[in-house]
Amino acid sequence: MIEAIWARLADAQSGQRPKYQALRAAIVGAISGGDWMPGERLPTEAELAQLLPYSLGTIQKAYGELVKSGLVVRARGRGSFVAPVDRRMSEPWHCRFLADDGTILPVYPRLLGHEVAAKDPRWAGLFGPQVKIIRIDRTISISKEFEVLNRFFVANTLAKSLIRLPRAKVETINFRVFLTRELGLPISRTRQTISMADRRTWRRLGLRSRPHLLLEAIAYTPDDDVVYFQENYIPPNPRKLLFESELRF
Amino acid sequence: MIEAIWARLADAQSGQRPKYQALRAAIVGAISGGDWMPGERLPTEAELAQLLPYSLGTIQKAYGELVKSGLVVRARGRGSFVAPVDRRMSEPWHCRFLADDGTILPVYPRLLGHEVAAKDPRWAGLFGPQVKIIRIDRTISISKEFEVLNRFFVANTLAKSLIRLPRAKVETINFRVFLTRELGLPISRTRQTISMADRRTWRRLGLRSRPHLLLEAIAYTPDDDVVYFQENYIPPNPRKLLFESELRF
DNA sequence: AGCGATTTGTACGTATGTATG
DNA sequence: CCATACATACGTACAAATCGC
Repeated sequence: MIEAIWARLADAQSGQRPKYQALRAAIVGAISGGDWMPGERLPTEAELAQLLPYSLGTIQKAYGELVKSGLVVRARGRGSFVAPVDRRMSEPWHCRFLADDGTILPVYPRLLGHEVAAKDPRWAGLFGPQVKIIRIDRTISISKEFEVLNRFFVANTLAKSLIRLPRAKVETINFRVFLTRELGLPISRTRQTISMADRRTWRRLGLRSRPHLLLEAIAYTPDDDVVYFQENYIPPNPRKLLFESELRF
Repeated sequence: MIEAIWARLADAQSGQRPKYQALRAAIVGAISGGDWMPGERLPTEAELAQLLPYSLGTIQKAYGELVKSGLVVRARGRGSFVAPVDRRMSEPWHCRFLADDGTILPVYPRLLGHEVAAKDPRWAGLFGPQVKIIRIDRTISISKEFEVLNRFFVANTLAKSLIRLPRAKVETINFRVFLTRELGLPISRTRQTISMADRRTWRRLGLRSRPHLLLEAIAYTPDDDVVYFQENYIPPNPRKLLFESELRF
């Protein structure tokens, strides 16, 4: 239970920051790392205060922030729990379409391949200078109704661990979850834009039906480094594309 | 200086809630009521702790929340200040378009009018049965480049306080901010969808240019009650529509 | 239904660190 | 170097909700 914290805490505390922030980071790590699963009960304040060299107030502050960010839910007399998934924010699909009844349509990804991304002035701005960028292409069939073309751009170093995976896995994997869970790369913020893909682009990409929407997404670490960039070309379709955002009070 | 708080505080405290929340509400009131202007210096922690029957910790907690919500900025050794307007939180426009340089394009809203919304089976599901829904129509010119038609649906009771405002204010106001700040209606979650507006709809609404996008947004309280629902009809345009998810850490 | 143990929520008071002026 | 003021941290106390007996 509590062991999951120790190593992460030492790690988090090393970088000279307030105790409550280190503790918060350690708990986030334990949750996103899978040590503590959704619904699972977390240590009580008193437990932590006893087992860690932190006071009650410090622990409360850490827990308090986790509650506000939605990762933890607490109740008097019951305890603190990892928030169940459906109470959490945008589970990581950038591209979620709704059925008529409001449920999320199933997606069927298919891997097309990967290659070194063409030079683009945008890369320097996003990833920094002289970072080699790999592009991974997939098509994602939305409930077999229509297909979204997904182009995923990521630094060479990260791409390697993705590409090494067995094909079946690369096909279906959610990159964002993989990067968080496996590589310990937390993503704290995403920025998404929607626009009309311009004519030349969808011709160049060989897209069939006419005016495609372009959904771009950039994922950032807490330090505002870019983890990945992706483009989704969405053909005309009758479905609703979902975005959720959770705010501060 | 401090007088601005007193009356508001008594008011806020009446409703039996924690002191730190009452204090926060009172400060928000003083700011949005114009008593304390952007950039102005706020009382120090020690001052408040002396003048009010609150302890330092309580005051710190209230200030802390205001900082997180972006309404107040603080600096060691200097003091606490009402956040200058441009430093304030990503003002929660649902409809924000980006210029080529990544800045947000200015919006110019114009009020069209309001009326009782037509019956719609959706209302019962959203707002509950037998709630009278008012529709407020506005057009929002995006940087004078194109116009978005905004239809804002809200319960009769809330609509009243909106409609009572002077016209100039209703035109430019951000409803979401107003509901939060003035009516103390916290919005903790929004759900947005994008789809292609169907042909019949944009004909019915008298929209000129062809295939409009429909951006729908639902805002929820922390208890998952619906505060408002809105539709935005977006004509074809070359701009990027921005979504940000400010997440966990 | 009552009672006590547990656990979070709020509040207080104090102490020390650190950036500003 | 000193006073100011925010930032972090500790320890304590009590209220309020929950759960098991």
